[in-house]
Amino acid sequence: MIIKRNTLQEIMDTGLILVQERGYNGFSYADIADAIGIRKASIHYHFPSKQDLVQAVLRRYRKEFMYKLQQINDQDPSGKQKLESFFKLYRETLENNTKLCLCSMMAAELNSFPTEIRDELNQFFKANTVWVHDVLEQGKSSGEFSFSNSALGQAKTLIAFVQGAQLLSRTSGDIGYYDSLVSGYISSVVQ
Amino acid sequence: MIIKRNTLQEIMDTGLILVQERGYNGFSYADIADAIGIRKASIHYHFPSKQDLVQAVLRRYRKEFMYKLQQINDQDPSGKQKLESFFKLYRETLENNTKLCLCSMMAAELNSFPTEIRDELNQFFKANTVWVHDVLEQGKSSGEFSFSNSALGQAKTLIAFVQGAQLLSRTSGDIGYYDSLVSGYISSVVQ
DNA sequence: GTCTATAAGATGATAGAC
DNA sequence: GTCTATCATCTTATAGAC
Repeated sequence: MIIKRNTLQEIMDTGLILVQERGYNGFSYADIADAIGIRKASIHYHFPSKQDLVQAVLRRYRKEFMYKLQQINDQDPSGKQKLESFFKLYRETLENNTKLCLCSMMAAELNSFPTEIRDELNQFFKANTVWVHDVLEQGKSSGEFSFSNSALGQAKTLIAFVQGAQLLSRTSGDIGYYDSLVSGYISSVVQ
Repeated sequence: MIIKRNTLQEIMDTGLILVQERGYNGFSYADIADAIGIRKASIHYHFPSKQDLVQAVLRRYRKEFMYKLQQINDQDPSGKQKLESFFKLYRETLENNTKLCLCSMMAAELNSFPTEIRDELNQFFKANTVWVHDVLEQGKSSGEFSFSNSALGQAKTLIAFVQGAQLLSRTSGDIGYYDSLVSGYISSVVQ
């Protein structure tokens, strides 16, 4: 059986990997073309400009991430388990060739982008914050969690923390750095 | 009186700004040349390759940052004031045209660099961690601070947090985001 | 949809005059 | 030390054949 290839998806898949590994200014259409065995012009057919491409990649990334957060809600009972699953999502990009969250990478290169992409990035971080906020608030009122902050303040802190943790862990070359940071954080929040 | 210009320093000054604003792959020798009114070839005289340049910038940045931390030690009495001064250092780069810490930017583009530069980045983060560790440990034993973590674990968490806070604050376009995160963090650590 | 061909410009870097 | 001139290569992007 012949499997029909979906060039558009392959381009986005490779584009995602390359931004996460090298950043927006660190790869070219030639890199994608080489990686999947097509010509540069074919990429321009699907995505006329490089910014069209990363914007599409970004939107898909955000949707898929939201779906994963929803899955955690559907499956995990305790607040602690939800947090652990959340940190596991960020761990998985590190595990996979020490990539960073797409949105951290693009946030670092923020000045390379127009408003629409900045908005997309903020929506990603905002949605992360809202999700964590819900988990923390529920855990605080049930007595599972304990922190002196407001739940919203603590949620914002957690998002900053996880982005920084990923960055430092990759730089150190040791994923154990991430694990150690995360387990310390969780134990400081959980009773 | 004629002030003798120091081209080498001007190149490094501009290089620092450009990496902080756009990242290593986001600027060129032409940008520096235009900014300070010389030719590209003159930059190559001082720094044969782009990596030579950023490595020199990085080393100077780290030294100056270490000096500033030493100054805080020399001046500030309480642990809380030391932490506030530390977070103020990271705030100043945001204030100044919403730049990021040089080392966060370069850590995001880690895969563009050879081992020597990665080592330099790790030394920066390590030195930050050691300094904060000292402050936290002293504050904990004196009863000024309170956290369930070890002082070292909490110090590593703080460094991850401040890097992420800078990134998110710049993305949001609101320095108040940084202030709110930091004051929340400090109040959660200080008794 | 994918290709070849090509353009216009940027990029990192070097040689050699002053 | 700084310049002009030049290089090979890469980059984003387009036109038009198949």
